Amino acid sequence: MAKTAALPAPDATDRAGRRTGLEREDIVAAALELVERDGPAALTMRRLATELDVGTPTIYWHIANRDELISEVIRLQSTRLAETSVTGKTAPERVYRAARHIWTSSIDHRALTSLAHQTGRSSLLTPHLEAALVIELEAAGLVGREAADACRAILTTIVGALVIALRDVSASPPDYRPDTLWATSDAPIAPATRKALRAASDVDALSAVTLRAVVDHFVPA
Amino acid sequence: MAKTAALPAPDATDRAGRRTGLEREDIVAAALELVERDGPAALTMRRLATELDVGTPTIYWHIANRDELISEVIRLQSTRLAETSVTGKTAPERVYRAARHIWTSSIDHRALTSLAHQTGRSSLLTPHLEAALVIELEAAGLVGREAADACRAILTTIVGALVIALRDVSASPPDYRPDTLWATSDAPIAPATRKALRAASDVDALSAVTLRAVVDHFVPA
DNA sequence: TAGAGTCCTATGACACTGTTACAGAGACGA
DNA sequence: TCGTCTCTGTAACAGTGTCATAGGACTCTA
Repeated sequence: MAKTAALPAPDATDRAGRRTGLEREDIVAAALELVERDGPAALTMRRLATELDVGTPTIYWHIANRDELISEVIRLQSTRLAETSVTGKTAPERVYRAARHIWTSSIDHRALTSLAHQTGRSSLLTPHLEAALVIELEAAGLVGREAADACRAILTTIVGALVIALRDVSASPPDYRPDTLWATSDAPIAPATRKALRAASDVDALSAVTLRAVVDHFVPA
Repeated sequence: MAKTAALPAPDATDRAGRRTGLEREDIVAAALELVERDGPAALTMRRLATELDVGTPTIYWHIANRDELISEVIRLQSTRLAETSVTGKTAPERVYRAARHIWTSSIDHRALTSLAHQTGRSSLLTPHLEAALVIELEAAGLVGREAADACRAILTTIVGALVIALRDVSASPPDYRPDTLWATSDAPIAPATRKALRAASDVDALSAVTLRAVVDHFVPA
């Protein structure tokens, strides 16, 4: 009842006269909003249904699975991340900026990123940003497999840093946090090193440094 | 009934005369075996209970949560990975080998590794291997924060490659696989590059190359 | 040997999840 | 007006983590 405002153009048809409303897109958009607002665990079919003021079977009419819904949500987010404008003078610098852009936008939407990682769909999240990265790689002189390998290596680095940055420290019991883990370790390590390992790390800065190293290795100056 | 063979030493006591059996360890070991055999999704409290020929509340007597169980399982696995013997002549080479060892052992037990990643507990899986890595880093001349940063950067690279390697391609619908994704992309990319991006990548080799690059950047020759 | 206390276990339930069978409502073409 | 197609609600199924409760089995004490 709450959705009557969204009547489609009456002549829009799909196949066999089936009306193509924007229902499906509405569902996906609502799911995306739900995840961004309350986290990945909040994406429940019932909760999404109540959010839309609808019964659960209605969702299943438009979308086959929860898996498909998740894929669709991530894909919608990926299109919203599409717009990119890479700056930088030198070619390696532009590659770095393009890669860094993937990092920052993933961090900015951490709930979506977590959802993508938890469900093994990280590849769906950043295709457009990857394309921008590849374009810069080609501008830097890499073609074919060289460009592909560089792209994948850079993505690997970003994904790894994302996993580190987004993992829930409070999920593991206190005894198992890196802090106490290094404190109780009997490894023969210098006190200064142990102290540095126990301290919280600036994942953002470290990711930037690592990313720079990988870019410098794969992209010729 | 099936567990009567595992009676503890009768004098082993914990506190207030409470017998310290090896029940808890048995449960964790069974859970670990279950995950390695049938995958992370198979780790269900009921299924674990039937595996042990026991009711579910029995498990909850020994272990508070499913979360705690998972943490314990991963920790048990981490102790089994403890044994390391790093070879290599130069210091950077030894660092690389130590890092590479984390990768190979994680791949060898991919079910456990997936479980750790899905639940955000990747830090619990490799503390001993990290310690070995740090020792080699110190032997290479890095101390304090330099060693810690290098360790974290290397771990980032490994984790990223693991996520890429372990994600389930069949989970996403065919239209969303990287193959077709790059095929349908309208990005201005050279055909050779596009072809290389569509092809399946050798994650293992690429991980090795990236790892080498990161190690070379952080460890002085 | 009898009683008391502690450790451990099973029965059964609660709330929640994804998913679907089924019965309809409403709009459309004939 | 009839029939068909598109869509939706009610209610249920099987499965999940978790726990309240009652009781068995064992050890220690009197």
